[in-house]
Amino acid sequence: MSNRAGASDSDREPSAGDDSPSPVPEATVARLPVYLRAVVSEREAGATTISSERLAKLAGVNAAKVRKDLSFLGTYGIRGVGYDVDRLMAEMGNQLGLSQNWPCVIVGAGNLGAALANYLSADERGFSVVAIVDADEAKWGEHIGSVAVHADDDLPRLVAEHDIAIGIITTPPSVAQTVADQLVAAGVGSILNFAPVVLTIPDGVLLRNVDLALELQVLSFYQGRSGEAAAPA
Amino acid sequence: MSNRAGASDSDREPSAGDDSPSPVPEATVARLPVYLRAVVSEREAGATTISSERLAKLAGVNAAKVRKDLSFLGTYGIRGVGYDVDRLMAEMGNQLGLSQNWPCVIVGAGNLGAALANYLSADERGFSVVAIVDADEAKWGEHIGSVAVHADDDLPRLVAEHDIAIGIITTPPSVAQTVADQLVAAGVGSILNFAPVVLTIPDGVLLRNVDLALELQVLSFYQGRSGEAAAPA
DNA sequence: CCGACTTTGTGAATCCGTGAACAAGGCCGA
DNA sequence: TCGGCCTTGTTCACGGATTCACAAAGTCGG
Repeated sequence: MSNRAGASDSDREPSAGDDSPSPVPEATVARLPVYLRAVVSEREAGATTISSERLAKLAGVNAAKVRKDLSFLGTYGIRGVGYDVDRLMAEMGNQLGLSQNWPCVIVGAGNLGAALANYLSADERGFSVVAIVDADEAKWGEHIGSVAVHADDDLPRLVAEHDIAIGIITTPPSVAQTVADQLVAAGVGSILNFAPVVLTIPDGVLLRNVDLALELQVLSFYQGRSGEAAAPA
Repeated sequence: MSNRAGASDSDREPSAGDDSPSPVPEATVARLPVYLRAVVSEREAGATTISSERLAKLAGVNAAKVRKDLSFLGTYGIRGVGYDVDRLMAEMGNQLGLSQNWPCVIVGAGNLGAALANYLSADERGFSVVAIVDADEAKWGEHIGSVAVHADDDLPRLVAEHDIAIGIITTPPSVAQTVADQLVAAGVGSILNFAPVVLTIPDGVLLRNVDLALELQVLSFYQGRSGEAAAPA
């Protein structure tokens, strides 16, 4: 899948000074969330075990890949039976750090920021949006879901006060680098950037980019070839 | 890749029955939009040529990679000088299909749908949102930017009428597969899916996934390792 | 208790993407 | 015109990821 994918897509090999570099390949990490969702849904459907074949089908990948991926988490499968759903769920959630609760700040209270705030409050285990900041004074004090919009000057204080680990940038591209610098200075460990610019950040801070226009342009590239004859005006 | 990490990430090798499979590697395609943005900004700054070194710096990649990527577009560089900015821009825009204007439909008029509609109307060359549909009757007739929200029943008519090539799914996951089926039936060639589910679509239709929770979970994975000692509660 | 069947875990071959190094090619000053 | 200099285009080697195929290991019916 994520051929991309993924997408979707991102950047640098994360190598924040850990003595033993993560033995889990990057490509595998990107698939774990997909597996996790599949396993959760199977559990809700009443299953207690799941085979690599079935999991592969649900996740849209190859069965051998599933087995190899899961083998990186340690061996929790039972030959002839499959994987224990509860145990698999627990282990994957654990590895993904979802047993903790990561406080996040969203910078930029536009539509995209609001979408993320709602999305994370509603669905996602493991993350909570504790603050939203915006440069526009008119928005200060508004609420998105249950989270208040603060002044951008408050960013350092908010990060320190809530021990915020993850900063999410949903600002216009022109200010994204400045915001990133502020987030780094304030001490966040990871940044998820939605602004269509290439950010430079110091080593030791994790960065991941999501670029909406890029995804469309990739589609357009392939569409422009496959349907050459049937292309629109 | 997509990673490709990507970011985000997406899915399958697009191989819609073209006689000569695209000679441009997938990884390269994903970088073209980034190059294009860099080139545009250099042009606005007055540059008439750009070296692979400079472009690499702006795009955050290796210079050799830039040269190799650009060589897939044909050879437009001049040794000893660099690449002609205008020509490069034109060629990349062309390859990415941005010289055409792709009509898009957004399914799901929530915050995310609105964010995309605004984003595409404002910034992006090559795409125009010609319709938004939603299942919620209360939203019908509203406008997001200059685009009206239509009833979901109108989807087939809208697609046919406007020759819509790209469908963007910003609905809750529960209805995403249904929506995808409808889009395919209506005749779109590409789907950009923001719902956190694995969609199944027939061969010949391009699919790309953007999964917001996935990106966060990947960050969480690495954050959970690098800052083991300093991890929050 | 045993044999047939199922499913995992992994060894090995292959493919794709990356990055370094270098030769080919074109500009510019004298 | 000619030599020096700069930058591209490409070859090559390497590492990571994917996939196949199979042995190991466990279940279940008789």
